[in-house]
Amino acid sequence: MATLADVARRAGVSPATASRVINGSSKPVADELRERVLRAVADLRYVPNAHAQLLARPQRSVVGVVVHDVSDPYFAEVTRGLQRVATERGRLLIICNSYRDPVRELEYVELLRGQQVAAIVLAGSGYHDAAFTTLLNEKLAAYEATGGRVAVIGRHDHFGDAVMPANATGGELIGRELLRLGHRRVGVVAGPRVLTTITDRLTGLRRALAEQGVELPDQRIRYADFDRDGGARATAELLDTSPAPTAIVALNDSMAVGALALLRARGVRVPEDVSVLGFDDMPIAADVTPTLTTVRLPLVEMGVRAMALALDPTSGSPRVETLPAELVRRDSTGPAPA
Amino acid sequence: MATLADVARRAGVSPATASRVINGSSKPVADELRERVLRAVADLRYVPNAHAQLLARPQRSVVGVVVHDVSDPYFAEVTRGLQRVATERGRLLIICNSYRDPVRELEYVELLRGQQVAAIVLAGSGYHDAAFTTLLNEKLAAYEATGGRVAVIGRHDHFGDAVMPANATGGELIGRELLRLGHRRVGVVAGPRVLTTITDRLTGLRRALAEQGVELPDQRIRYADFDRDGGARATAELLDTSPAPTAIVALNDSMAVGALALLRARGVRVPEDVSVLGFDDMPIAADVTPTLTTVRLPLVEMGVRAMALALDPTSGSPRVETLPAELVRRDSTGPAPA
DNA sequence: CGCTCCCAGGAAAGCGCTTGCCTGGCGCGA
DNA sequence: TCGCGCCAGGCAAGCGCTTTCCTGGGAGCG
Repeated sequence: MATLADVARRAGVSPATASRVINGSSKPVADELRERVLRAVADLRYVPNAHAQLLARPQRSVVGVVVHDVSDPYFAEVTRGLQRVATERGRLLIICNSYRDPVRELEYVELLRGQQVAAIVLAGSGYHDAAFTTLLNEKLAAYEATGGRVAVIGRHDHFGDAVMPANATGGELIGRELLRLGHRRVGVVAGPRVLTTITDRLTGLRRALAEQGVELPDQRIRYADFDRDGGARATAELLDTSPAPTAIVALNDSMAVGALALLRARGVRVPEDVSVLGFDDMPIAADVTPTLTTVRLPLVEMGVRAMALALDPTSGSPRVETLPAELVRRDSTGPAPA
Repeated sequence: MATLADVARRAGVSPATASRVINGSSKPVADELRERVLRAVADLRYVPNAHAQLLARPQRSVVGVVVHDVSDPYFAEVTRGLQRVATERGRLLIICNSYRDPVRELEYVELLRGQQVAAIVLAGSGYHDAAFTTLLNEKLAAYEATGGRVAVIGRHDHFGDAVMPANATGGELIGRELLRLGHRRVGVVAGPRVLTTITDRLTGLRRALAEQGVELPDQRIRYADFDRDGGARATAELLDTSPAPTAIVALNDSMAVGALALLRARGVRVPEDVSVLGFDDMPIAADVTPTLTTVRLPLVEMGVRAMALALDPTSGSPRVETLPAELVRRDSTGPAPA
């Protein structure tokens, strides 16, 4: 690897001059020397060692993002928003997947801290685990104490800046819609029990139903993996309870798609026999059959806001932005069968 | 930010000793000192400055990935494969989105080079642009000259290690299937013209059709954005040609989904009136209605192989692995209408 | 009791870069 | 002609860490 010294030698100047030319320093340099340095850079295919640069001039221009799983459409959308803002502001993004493993999440935070990133964005639900939360908060606090910025998306973990989707409200929207359609036996396909997002959505749903005296007994809630297959499996279990629910609420769209697939396989008509609702309004929701009634979350916008929070110098106390949820009615829901 | 020196001071030892304790160096250190250092680390919440470490002991443990767009399911799957292997081997992954912009791609390669990453993986089609290709190759060559490893997925750009999906073969599979079903008027929803992947798939398709004397005139090929909406738009155009095609081949599944949506909106029955085929076999392909006939590419496997290539010390000449394509018959295709 | 050997721990160099400070040479004015 | 000021360019320190090399002291042996 060519170093600055190599360039300087080849151009017949001092490293200081070479550095100034390369960085476009304000200090003037004679055209001829500049020319020579530039040529040397090109000849040697010199690329500055970012580590050395960052050591000498600690300026943080990289932003780290820790995500549950970018392959998940939910995070794909959020990440798109994060990227957009980061790019606009000339920041490089480092994306890390924790795969919903709190330990790995912690490790990544540590790692990003070591990389001296300008900001850390944590995207994705928090966990019901006090010990973990404490640990995470300590690490984040230590990082912020050194001037790093932290923003979280969709988790209560952290006391600092946050962007929160209205999960509970979304749950309520679903509950009201269900009541409006006359459903009183509701089955829930929930995601992993440990995620706070699940609890929030469930709480909202339960609250809305309770207003009309409809209960949500435990055996009608099935916890499953947050993906298509998990949704299918949980739905199968719900169908086998008796009396079977007339509506199935999946707490994200991937699981809802799984539910739809299973119902089709079993010859159950949607929405005539059973209504199905999702959550998130992922792009696929409009392309499955029947199209999926769901709660829209402004995913890209969440990413945009979070990155803005992370990049803008903090103006005052922790800022929490709550983004609205909105019911999107499509063809997978209908009146409860008589 | 606490530094090693701070830790050493607090523990009453030299930085050298502190460093040895922290890195678990083989050099023995008295238990008491070790103890003191560890406590100081904890008290100070010390995290080593990765840049300084990397400067002092240039060891490359990070792998950089430049991808067209992680939000695209195709790349989401590939990335999953990359991640898996990287994680197994204890490597951190830095994911960068070029958003199909060759210039940004170049910038990211440069940037990763500066970050002294152990390897760079380029995922995604190359471009029909000789100048760009030359530039890219130069940069990659310079990087490899310094001991970096490069692997590419699905592009002919580079002369080094590569994982190639059988794009042309996939095109042929589609062509043969079409002929088998009696289609002779075939419309193609192609992606961006500049991508080599598109050309490859098209070439295979054309070759297969030509074997039975079926032509693919230019006006039956529509270039569009590589996403759902692009697919819908291109399909609309194809429908308006006359005579309209009896089969529509979308060169990726996202566009195929768009095609399906548009056909439904126009009241065209699939597959009775028009057959639709996709490419890639993304997860959604089995969940749309009708389920999508497509060509399966082993996306995750491609990521796995590429990361293996990138991480394993090169054994001999450039290794190119071609992964097979496979036709997946589903409900969106049927015999050509009479 | 004195010597050597060995080992724990510290001093210091150096990784590649930036930048404050200094120097030497030039141009200008008196 | 001499002296001053100014500015381009170089010197060197220092960013935080690792690691080689060295030192001093204790243990073991004669």
